[in-house]
Amino acid sequence: MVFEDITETFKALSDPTRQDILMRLRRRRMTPGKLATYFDISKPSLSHHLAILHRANLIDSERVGQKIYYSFNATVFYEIMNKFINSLKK
Amino acid sequence: MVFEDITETFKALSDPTRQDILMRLRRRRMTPGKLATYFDISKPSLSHHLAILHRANLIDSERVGQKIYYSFNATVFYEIMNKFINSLKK
DNA sequence: TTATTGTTTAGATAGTTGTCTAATTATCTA
DNA sequence: TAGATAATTAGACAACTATCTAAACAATAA
Repeated sequence: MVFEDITETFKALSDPTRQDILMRLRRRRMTPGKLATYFDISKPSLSHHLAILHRANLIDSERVGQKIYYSFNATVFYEIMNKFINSLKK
Repeated sequence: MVFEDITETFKALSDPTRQDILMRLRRRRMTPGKLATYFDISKPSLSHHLAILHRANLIDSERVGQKIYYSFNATVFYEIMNKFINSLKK
């Protein structure tokens, strides 16, 4: 039994920087530029982390002009968590 | 904000082999020797995965003679999951 | 003690990941 | 179109991870 998307989700969640990004986005959407002010890493590194979170469907993105707003996707997060927890209960 | 133990938990969960190990252990405890019959990896590799799960407190171990029985620790699993989920809700 | 079974540790190696700088793409404004 | 701003992509590199074989450790039985 393999859980492709669950593995991707857990991998995305298993980095402190990405956990912190989710914390920052859990209340309000934010651009990479704004997010970068909270982290001591380069913008390309931050962009890399956002791409991983996005690929795992943990965040959504919306472009507004030059800016891209990222937001936490709680629905997908809970769906995947429940999927794994339920598979443990069976 | 950093979540040391949560990171260790997610890292432990982010490997398909380890997810599969937890599935195998969720109903009944099992020895590495027995577990090995279900996986196409060497026993040292399996032992390595068990050590990672054990360090993350996702499984418990009990030696009985020559054998060591590993079992899924659901309590710790749910505690850590809830800790992360609650920190997202705040 | 010696042999057997069960498991882990040691050491090596290929593949993956997080980071950086430099370059590129996308959008807006003058 | 040119210049400025926002963000990503490309390429390189060090650190980490999963895997293997061989060796070592632990417990039991002859």
